[in-house]
Amino acid sequence: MAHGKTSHLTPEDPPLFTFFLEVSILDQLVGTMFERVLPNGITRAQFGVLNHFVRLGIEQKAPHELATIFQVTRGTMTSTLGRMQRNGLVSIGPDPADGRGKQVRLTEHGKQMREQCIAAIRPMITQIAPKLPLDRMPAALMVLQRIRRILDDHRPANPEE
Amino acid sequence: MAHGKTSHLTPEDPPLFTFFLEVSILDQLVGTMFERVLPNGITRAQFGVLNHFVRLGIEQKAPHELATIFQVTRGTMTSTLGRMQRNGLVSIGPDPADGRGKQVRLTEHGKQMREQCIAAIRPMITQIAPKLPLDRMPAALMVLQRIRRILDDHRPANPEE
DNA sequence: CATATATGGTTTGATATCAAAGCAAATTCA
DNA sequence: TGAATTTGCTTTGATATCAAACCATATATG
Repeated sequence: MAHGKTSHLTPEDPPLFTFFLEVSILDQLVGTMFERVLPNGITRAQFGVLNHFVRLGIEQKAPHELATIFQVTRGTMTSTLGRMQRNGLVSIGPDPADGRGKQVRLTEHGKQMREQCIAAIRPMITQIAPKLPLDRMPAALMVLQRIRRILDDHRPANPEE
Repeated sequence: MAHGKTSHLTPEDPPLFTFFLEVSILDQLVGTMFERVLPNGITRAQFGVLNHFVRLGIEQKAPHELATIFQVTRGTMTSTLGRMQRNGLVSIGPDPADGRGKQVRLTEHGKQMREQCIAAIRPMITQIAPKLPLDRMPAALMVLQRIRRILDDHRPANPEE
């Protein structure tokens, strides 16, 4: 090992890889932490959908819009919504204005489940939040958002909403 | 924020959820962006292992150590390493010092594959890196690391290596 | 109008991931 | 020493995720 090649630690390696690895690990930790407390078989993806409707007071939304919002493929959203539909969390009907499209709506059960999720998450959050560097997080969030936008623009087919 | 803490959008909702959702989306974008350019069937998880060995000049490492480093369960690491072994990227042998343990080593093919991966990633990185806010990322990274450590300490059974 | 292209949704096959349960070896402790 | 606990690894079953291929409907183009 250690050929004279000075570039085996290429310039792109340390800073960016470290950053992206940290993002990945943090995402995993947050994901498992959430899913440990979420009720029944609710996953983070499903909670994301539930929460989106309630938070924004939205009545109905098309699957492809949800896919764009959460940055997953339509196939992934098909899978998640299908499961939520089977579990009675959402109802899915045709879009009267577009023969191809569909409309997703939260059911009563879905709304109740969202409240249950919030209640289940709360203790964990209140325990952890005080220890987080809340003052530094807005700046970090802006960096993350900026990077996201840049990567988004570089996708092969960036789904312009 | 004019309403204080009486809102039904509990104080834990907007700031933290937004932050964690952004982390999640960024992770997804980075993951798919990497896997689109990585050779063959190499995934980010597999590249992570390959890269770890080479970057740190490590000869062999136990599966449970790798699991701790990448913050995945041992079961997940079993799966990834098994696939890498079947594809000739690593060799896995018994740990002579511990009858339960195993030792993972990169094969020649694994080392070459890591170089291929780096080469495959480079164009994407060199195209994107100049547009990233590199000056702000170290600070953001420190925030991410700090949050990671906090969450880590709050795991039910935090795997103290 | 007719063909071509784009868009919305689904399906398939592969990988990663977790939790939980299980087995085997090592360590602790009574 | 012998039993209990811990640790390392695997297996199983579920979910999420992607890319690619596919169908149906919409829109654009000639």
